[in-house]
Amino acid sequence: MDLQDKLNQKGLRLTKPRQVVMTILERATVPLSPQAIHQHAIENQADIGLVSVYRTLELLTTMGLVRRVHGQDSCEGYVLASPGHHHHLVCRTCDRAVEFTGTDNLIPLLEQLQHETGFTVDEHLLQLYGLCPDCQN
Amino acid sequence: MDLQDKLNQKGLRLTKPRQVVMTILERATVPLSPQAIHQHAIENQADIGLVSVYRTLELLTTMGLVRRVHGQDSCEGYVLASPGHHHHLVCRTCDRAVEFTGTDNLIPLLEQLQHETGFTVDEHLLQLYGLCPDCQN
DNA sequence: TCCTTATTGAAAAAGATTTTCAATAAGGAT
DNA sequence: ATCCTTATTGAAAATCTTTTTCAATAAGGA
Repeated sequence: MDLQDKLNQKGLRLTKPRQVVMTILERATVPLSPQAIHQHAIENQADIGLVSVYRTLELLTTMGLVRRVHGQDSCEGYVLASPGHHHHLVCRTCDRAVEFTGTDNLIPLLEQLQHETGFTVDEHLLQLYGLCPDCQN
Repeated sequence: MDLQDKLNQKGLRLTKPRQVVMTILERATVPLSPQAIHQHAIENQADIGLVSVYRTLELLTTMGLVRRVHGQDSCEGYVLASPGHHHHLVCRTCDRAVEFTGTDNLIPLLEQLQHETGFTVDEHLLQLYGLCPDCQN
């Protein structure tokens, strides 16, 4: 099911800004801020408003197609979400990001914590930072 | 070594805003935004400026005494940090946060990723979300 | 108590995000 | 193909949030 269908199914419409933002995120290799996405759009002769970028990101995020990525201090930007549960490994130098899944390793930690704290744990945010092969020199 | 000494050691001074922010964070049970901290200060008859709250949070963060906590979508606020590397488990309903250490569980995952991606990994951000005992009903 | 200078608070500047609203255009119905 | 309804857009304004600037203040060593 493509974006068109996913939107129509909810009574929403596939519009130029939505197509453009989606395409930019599909091609991106690093997390992009709303401003950066807007910039990319303009450079690609797609004349969409910054406001629509914000609105589209919010929509795509609630639809689970896009995910927000955080840094330790700042909020970095948005990346395309591949299906299922996953996380990002971001290069500190060039901001390139790769996605990974498979956090079975965390399960013992989660169980131990639930036991110790009495909290139930149902979601987690895991992001790794390092250097990509190109930036290691 | 108390805050006074830690600051003086670096040629910095213990001032009213710094004391106040520190005290508020020491008493807090949930992550607080700069605005929230400022509000608390005013309610406690401590007349400090919002600007100083920002400056103090930045200072305390670089000193490792305070840590920034993130939500999935927004950047939530600041909490007191215990020394060393650790993470947070945040209640989705009441925002209460508990700290935990012990991320040995992550090491196999990190090693596997370094191998698969060619990235080196040297930092990570891990936050868990769930429900605290009180909010489970 | 004095002196140096780190720090403060208020205002202004700079940025980021949200709201408002008339004009536009998606896409189901005809 | 064409209409019609209404979701969506873009621009401007409003609203926050965060950072800078700078003269006045006050920490804390001498």
